Amino acid sequence: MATGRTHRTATRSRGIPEATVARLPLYLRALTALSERSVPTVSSEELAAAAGVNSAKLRKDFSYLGSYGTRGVGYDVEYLVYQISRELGLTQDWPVVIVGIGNLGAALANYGGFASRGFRVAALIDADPAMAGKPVAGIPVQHTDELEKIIDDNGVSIGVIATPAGAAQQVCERLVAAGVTSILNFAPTVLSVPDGVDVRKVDLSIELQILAFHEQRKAGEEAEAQADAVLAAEAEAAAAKGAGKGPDGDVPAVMPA
Amino acid sequence: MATGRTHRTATRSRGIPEATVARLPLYLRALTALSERSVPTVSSEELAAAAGVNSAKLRKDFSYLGSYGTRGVGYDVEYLVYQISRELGLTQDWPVVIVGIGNLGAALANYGGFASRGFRVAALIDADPAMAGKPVAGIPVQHTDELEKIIDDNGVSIGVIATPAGAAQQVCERLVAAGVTSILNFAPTVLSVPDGVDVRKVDLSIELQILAFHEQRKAGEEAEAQADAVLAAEAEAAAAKGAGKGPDGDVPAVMPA
DNA sequence: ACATGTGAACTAATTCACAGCC
DNA sequence: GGCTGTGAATTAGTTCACATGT
Repeated sequence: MATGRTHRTATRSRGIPEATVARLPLYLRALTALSERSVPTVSSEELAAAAGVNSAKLRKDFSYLGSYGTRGVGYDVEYLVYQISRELGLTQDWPVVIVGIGNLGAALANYGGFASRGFRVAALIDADPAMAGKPVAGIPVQHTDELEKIIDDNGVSIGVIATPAGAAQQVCERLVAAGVTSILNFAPTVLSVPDGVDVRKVDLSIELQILAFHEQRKAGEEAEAQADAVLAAEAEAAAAKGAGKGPDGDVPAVMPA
Repeated sequence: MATGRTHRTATRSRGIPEATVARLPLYLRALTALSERSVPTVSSEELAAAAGVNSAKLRKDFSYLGSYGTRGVGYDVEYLVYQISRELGLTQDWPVVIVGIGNLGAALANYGGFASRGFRVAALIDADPAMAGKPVAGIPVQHTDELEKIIDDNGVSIGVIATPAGAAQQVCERLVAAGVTSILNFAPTVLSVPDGVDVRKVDLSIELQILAFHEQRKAGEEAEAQADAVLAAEAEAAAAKGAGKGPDGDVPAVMPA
C-alpha cells in the first residue's frame, strides 16, 4: 500500500524515516534555545550534544531534509529552525481540542508548551454538564454534545483525548467521524481507528513499567549468582504451577491501569 | 561496555529486546482485562488484536520470555499475567516520588494508574514553601529541602520530574545523587545523567509536532501538484534568505516548549 | 485440526568511516 | 583543518511461513 507516487519534483524525496521525524522536535528545541542566545551557527557535534543524540545520527537525520549545512562550518541556526519548523508543519496554525477536562485535561490545557509552536487550544470538551461554561485556562468548557459542531466550525484536525479509559474509544470515534485525523491519546486504552488516522499514545503507566523492568535488572545485576539460583527455582515452581493451574492466591492481582 | 556475562543459568537468556519490553505492559493490560472477565485462555490472534499488534509479533515477543503457551490451545490468561508481571518487576513494590507539584504533578499524583500495579506514590516534593504541608491526592507536599532524606528513608529508586524545564536538570542531579536510578521526565528538556541511570521522557509538545508532521503530509497529498510547485518556490526563496541571514519577520518565532 | 514457537527473510535504524567541500 | 553529507557495514526489529507439539 501507499506505493505509487512517482515523485514529481526534486523538492525533497519521499519518506523521511519515522525515527527521524520523532527527533526533529528535539533538534528544533535545542536550536530554538541557541537562537535565543543569538548563537549564529552550530556544529553537528554541539547540536547533537544539546539534543542528547550522537552527531552521526543527527547528520544523517538532516540529510533526509536536504543539505542545509556548510562543510567546515556547521549549520546556520536561524535557517535550520525555519527549515525544521516548515518540515514539521509548524509554520501553520493547528487548532486542537482537548476532550476530557479532569485533572489531566486541565493540566494539559494549562500547559504552556501547547500555545506556542503553532498549536492553539481551540476548545475544551467534557461530558459533565456541570463543567459546561466553567473556564479552564481561560477557555470555557463545552459539553460533549457540541463536539461535532466545534470540530467543524474550527477546522480541527488534531484531537487530544484525556478522558477515562472507558470513554476513550467512543470519543475517538466521534472525533474521527467529525473529521479529526490525528489523535493524541492519554487514556490507557488501545484505540482502533480507520486507515488514514494517526494515533499517538502517551501512557504514564507503561513508561513506569518499562522503568521498573530495567530497575529490576539493575538490582539483579548486583545480587547476581544467588539471585539467579533463586529465580531458576522460582521459575521451575511457577512452571509446575502453571501447568497444573495452581491456586491464584500466589498470583498477584494486578489491577488495570 | 556491558558485555561480559557468560549467562550462568539457562533461566532465560540475556537481552529481551527493548521493543519487546515496551510492549509487555500493553499485553499485560489486555490480559488483565481478560482476567477480569474470567476468560481462561486466549490465542495469540485474539490477544494481539486486543493489544493492537499483529500476532506474529506477539508470539515472537513471548518467545523471549519462554514457552508459556500451549500449542493448539493458546495462553493461560492468569499464568501469563503472572509471568509478565514478574518479568516487568511488578511483583514488587516500587515507591515513587513526584517532584514538581504544579498542574501536571498534581494530575499525576491523582492519576489512578499510579497506585495500582506495584507503584506507590511515596512522596510529593515541590520547591514552593507555600505548598509544603498542603495535601494533594491525600499526600502532603514536602519541600525540596527534604528530597535527599525522602529518597533515602523510602528507598526510592524511581523519580518523576514534573517541574518547569529550567529546574529539571538540577532536580535530576539531586535525585540521582540521592540514589534514584530511573527517571520519568515530563519536563521539556533533555536530561543528562550518568551511566546506569535510565531516563524516559514524556513530552506533549513533541508528540503534537509529530502528529502535525503527518497531518501536513495528508493535506499535501490532496493538494499535490500545485502545492509541490508552491513549496519548491518557497524553498528557493527560503534558501536565498537563509544564506543572506534575512529579516526574522518571516521566520516564525518558535518558542521553546 | 489447530495454534504455538522459531529459523529465515526482510525491512528499518544506527553507526562507521571517509570522500567532498568550504 | 575542520565539518558536512553519505555510501557501506552493522545492528535491531518485523514479518513470513512452517515444523512442532498437543
